[in-house]
Amino acid sequence: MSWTDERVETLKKMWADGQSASQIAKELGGVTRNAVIGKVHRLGLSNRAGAEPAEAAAPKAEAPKPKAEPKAAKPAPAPAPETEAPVLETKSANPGATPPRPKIIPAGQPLPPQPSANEISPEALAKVNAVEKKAKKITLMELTERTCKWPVGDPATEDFWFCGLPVQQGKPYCEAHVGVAFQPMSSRRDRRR
DNA sequence: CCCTGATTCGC
DNA sequence: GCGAATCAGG
Repeated sequence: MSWTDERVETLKKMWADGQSASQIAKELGGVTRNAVIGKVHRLGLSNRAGAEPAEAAAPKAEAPKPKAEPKAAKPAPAPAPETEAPVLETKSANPGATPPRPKIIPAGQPLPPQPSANEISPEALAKVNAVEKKAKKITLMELTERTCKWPVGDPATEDFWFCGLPVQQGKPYCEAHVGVAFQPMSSRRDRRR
């Protein structure tokens, strides 16, 4: 592969967009992130000062600021720390998942979107509880595309961490958490009348 | 361990 | 010019 005009453009665009070298390399294909970085430097745009505070417009994970949380302190698992990583699917929320039952609810906030105590298979829940014990308990900064992003605890307290176990290919969570996060859309209660 | 970008240097 | 190897850092 060579740096055709087109490829260079994609590179420029993505780089300016804050994409990481590896992501760009993946997108382009046929090159490694080293190649991308090398090219970036040769093009003289190493410093993403092109237009943005570099730091503010592209960082990886820096989303859930535990601080000011106007809404609920511990809503349903709304992890996906990726501020805007286009590669990751931040879309799919968790249709009804009530992971760890928070024992504490910070302020007198009305109960968070307690997504209906869905009929999540008791087994799945049990599995989650079991998993929480051996979770890696990683921090926000330690999340990657292959670490379970299931949040545990209250973001407003020190007792907050992410599962961190190996994710299930493609999914943002580990097997156990995928189990409670993505319900088949009905746990047999589709009695439509 | 995973990942990031930066640099070097033989090709 | 290119990019693997390596470095420095989170």
